[in-house]
Amino acid sequence: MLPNESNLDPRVRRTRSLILQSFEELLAEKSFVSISVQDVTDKAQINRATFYKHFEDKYELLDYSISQMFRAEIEKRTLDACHYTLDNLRSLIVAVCEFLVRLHSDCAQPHQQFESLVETQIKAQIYDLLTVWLRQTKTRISTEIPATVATWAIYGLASYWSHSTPARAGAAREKRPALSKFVDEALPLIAVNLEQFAGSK
Amino acid sequence: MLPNESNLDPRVRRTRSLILQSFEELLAEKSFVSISVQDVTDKAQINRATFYKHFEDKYELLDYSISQMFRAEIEKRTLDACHYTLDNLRSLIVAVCEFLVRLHSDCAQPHQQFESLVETQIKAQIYDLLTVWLRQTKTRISTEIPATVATWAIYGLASYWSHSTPARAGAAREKRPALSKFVDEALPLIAVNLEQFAGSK
DNA sequence: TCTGTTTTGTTGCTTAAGCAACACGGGAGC
DNA sequence: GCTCCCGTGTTGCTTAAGCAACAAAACAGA
Repeated sequence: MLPNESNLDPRVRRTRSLILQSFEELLAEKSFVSISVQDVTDKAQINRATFYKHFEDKYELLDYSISQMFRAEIEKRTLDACHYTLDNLRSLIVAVCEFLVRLHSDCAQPHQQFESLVETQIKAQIYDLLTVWLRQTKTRISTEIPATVATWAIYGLASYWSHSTPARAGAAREKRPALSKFVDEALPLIAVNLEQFAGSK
Repeated sequence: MLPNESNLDPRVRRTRSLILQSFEELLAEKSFVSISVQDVTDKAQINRATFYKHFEDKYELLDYSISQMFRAEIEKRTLDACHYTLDNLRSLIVAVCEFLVRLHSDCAQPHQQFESLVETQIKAQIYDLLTVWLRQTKTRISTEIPATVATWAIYGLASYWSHSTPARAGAAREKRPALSKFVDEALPLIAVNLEQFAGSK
């Protein structure tokens, strides 16, 4: 989205990272709705006007922040710049699950608005990644439909799993199932629509 | 020396602190003589030209850095903005001793040049502080001579004490004497020339 | 000694950040 | 209704930081 980080004026890199850092620290303290642009710029020790030279408003900041964090998660597992395999698909699902869990534990009180903004960003990233993977295969099959299905399914699973710790009140506290078992079970349901893209394997 | 930190352009505060921080980190790695301005600006991620807008050269940076650190030590013990008493004098001596010990443990290899630059700065600060203390008493006695004597004596003691851990080779490793005992012993020799300024006590 | 390399200060011009002030809108409380 | 307050975007002008290029000095090694 924004020009690729490096080859960028050092001042820009610095203030962006100051904004990002302050914002993420604030998210750990209070809900997204209650965070004002002033809060962010105060903590970052930059001028409020400077903020608006980088972001439209706090919503765009949230989008950017979530994207960056998720992208880091993906790069950490070197899932960017690789291709479609069952193992990589599995890693992707695990990544989304762990990302959401971390997000929920790091952020003070996620409201539905916050959740839905996050969802939009993450799904876009998953979709892009899957598209890159599927396009690398020489097949001329259209990727839109399978990628869409897989994207929604993956996010849905991860969301379900990441929320399944505090069970509904009254009932016995149902522990979140172990991630690996959960993914083992779910993986085939996702892979079935993508197998036509499986390459050499 | 420099305008008092606050009420200052945020950009200036930021780059100064970046420079300071990088410099102190570098001092922990290599000797002062081997640190170049480029090293500092690289680590601080600022432009080299910007450095020269704040400091003449690395020597002025060292002066400033040492002053800041020592001033922090003084303010931590609230020795600024107080007056002359035996207790405060004792605290001052302890402060200088502990400061030098910390400096020696934090810095990679102190050369004699480094040491002498440090000495100049610290003594200037001690002298200024003592002068403020002594001037607060209503006496019209001149402060220059007593303050000078006390300054040199205090620094000399602290330097001696802070270097007395690794004893000369061959001899039994003489442990650095406990600071409080050392100061107890030395304090009267310093105080004797300042007692005429003692106030109500 | 000559030579290439590195570091040092310095300069003019470009660009980003700071600042103060403004109009706007949405509550909160009377 | 009415203020008062607070957060939001936006603007023109000021100031600091970035950059590339330069000459001069320091230095290391044939």
